[in-house]
Amino acid sequence: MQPDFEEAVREVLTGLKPGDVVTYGEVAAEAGFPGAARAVGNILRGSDGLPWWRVVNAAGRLVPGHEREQAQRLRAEGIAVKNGKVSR
DNA sequence: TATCTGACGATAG
DNA sequence: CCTATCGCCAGAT
Repeated sequence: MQPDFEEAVREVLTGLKPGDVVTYGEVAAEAGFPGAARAVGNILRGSDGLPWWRVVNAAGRLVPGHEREQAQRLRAEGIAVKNGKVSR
């Protein structure tokens, strides 16, 4: 059966644990769709119930428009956020 | 099938 | 650090 992109991505995200941060590219690769980082962003944008705050871009930059919310959530999980970016 | 969009990525200036 | 441009992908129109 063919892999469903959205479903695979959802699995990866739901499998994340508190304190874990991944990039869109990592999620796409883990889901089995390397290079589909953009598509991953589209999913998070339209889907809900997923730990979107644990996903950042390759530069560690937070999600545009949700920096405040995301930074607060990440900090609550023990993740260091500096100037809108995640220290890794 | 063609075209556009976008919570991306990398590179260039 | 910033914007601009190109390449990539899945979904929508």
